[in-house]
Amino acid sequence: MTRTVVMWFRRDLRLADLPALQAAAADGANVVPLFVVDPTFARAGLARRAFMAEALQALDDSAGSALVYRHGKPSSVVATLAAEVGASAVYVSGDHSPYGRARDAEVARALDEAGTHLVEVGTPYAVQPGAVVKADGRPYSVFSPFSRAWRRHRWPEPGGVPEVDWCGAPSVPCDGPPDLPQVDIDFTGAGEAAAHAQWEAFLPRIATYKEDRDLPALDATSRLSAALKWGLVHPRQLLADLGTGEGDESFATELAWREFYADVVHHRPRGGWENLDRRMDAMPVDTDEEARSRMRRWAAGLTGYPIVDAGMRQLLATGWMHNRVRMVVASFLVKDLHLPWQWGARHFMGHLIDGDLASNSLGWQWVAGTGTDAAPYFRIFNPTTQGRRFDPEGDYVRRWVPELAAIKGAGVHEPGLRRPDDYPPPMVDHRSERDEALLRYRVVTSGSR
DNA sequence: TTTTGAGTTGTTCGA
DNA sequence: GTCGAACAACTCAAA
Repeated sequence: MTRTVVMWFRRDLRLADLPALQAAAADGANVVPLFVVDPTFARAGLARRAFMAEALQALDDSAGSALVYRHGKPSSVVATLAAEVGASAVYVSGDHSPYGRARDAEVARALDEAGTHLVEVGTPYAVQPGAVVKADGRPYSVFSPFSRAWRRHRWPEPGGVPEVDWCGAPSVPCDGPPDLPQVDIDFTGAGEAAAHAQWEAFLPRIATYKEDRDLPALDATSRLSAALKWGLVHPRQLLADLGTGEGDESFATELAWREFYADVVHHRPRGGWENLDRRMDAMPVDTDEEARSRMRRWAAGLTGYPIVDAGMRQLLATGWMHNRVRMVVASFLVKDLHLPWQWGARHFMGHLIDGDLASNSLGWQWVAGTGTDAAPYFRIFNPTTQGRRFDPEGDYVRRWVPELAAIKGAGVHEPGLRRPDDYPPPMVDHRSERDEALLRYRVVTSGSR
């Protein structure tokens, strides 16, 4: 009798270099590819769900259209399917998010009761979260030492595409694919092949990555954040392709950040929505109706600070924002508008195609000074200075804020300049809000009043 | 246990 | 215009 196993895809939507799939193929002659449309997806933004739906379509195409969709709560749906097809095991790649861990524990219990089991092989990270530890066995809380230890850690070479006997749709009953939300965004191919093509196109330009990655007007970043989020490519593949130039090193460091934040959330899952540094809970933030109105102006890209507005509009229009600009808009929300970083993080999660709890929340905590590093209270971005420095020609701003299209050069960043009637004046005065932020910070520093 | 050096991404001010 | 110092004090990591 032929053995059957289930390969349950979640956030590793690829066939190449997927240890869980290799293990599934080695274990059973027949592999049922499964994707569960979890009701909790409704909480994710439309853009991310649209990206996911496209990536799933690509996965289905490369798996001989055998992908089985089931809608419902994973703990019941997975066990039901496993029983239906008589699977001896359900293979998954690790999901280390707080929700993913709780879900998988529940699914594992349900499968055990049904006489089969959940087999977790591999993770979406080069090094499994929790595996990099200090000499005393405790986790790192500072990036640089983590990064050094992480680089010393070895990871396997990328694997290929295994020979798989797909056994799913149409002989196994299916629900439909997830709804494809109607969003007006061109993802330029949300799939495994497209991600590899994107990487191949980026690699020749990596030599200038170190400096140019900070200039949002250029297309100098890899743009692989969503591909990494959805596992269209594994970071160890990227690491294996890197050379030794300073651009390559710089890129590896960015991957290390992704691994570091996953590690932090692995050890401290509550850091997803709570201050890691609980002393910062005493920091006063505004949450009244007036604050909510400030929030809406920020979210809509109507702050009157061109680089901030450009970033917020790029996010709404494309589901992605350049990293440098993410820091600028985040600093503006926290330090100029005095709003809780969680509000900004929630907005990002609602719109980013690459939205990932660990990277997003801890990135916000870094800006807010509530995170893992010693937060220098003086790290307050000046949106005008940042604009001049990182968008020196003003091209990025003009691309996303058409009201300013007629203003030439770096002049677009100047708040004092006469502006068209349809573009708002600065909603706050950066200089005074900077002082206000410093004042509020002083409330939580020991020793001073 | 103690000590030492370091800590992604900044801004402002005054010489 | 350029440059270096100041902006606090603390915690972490490792010797």
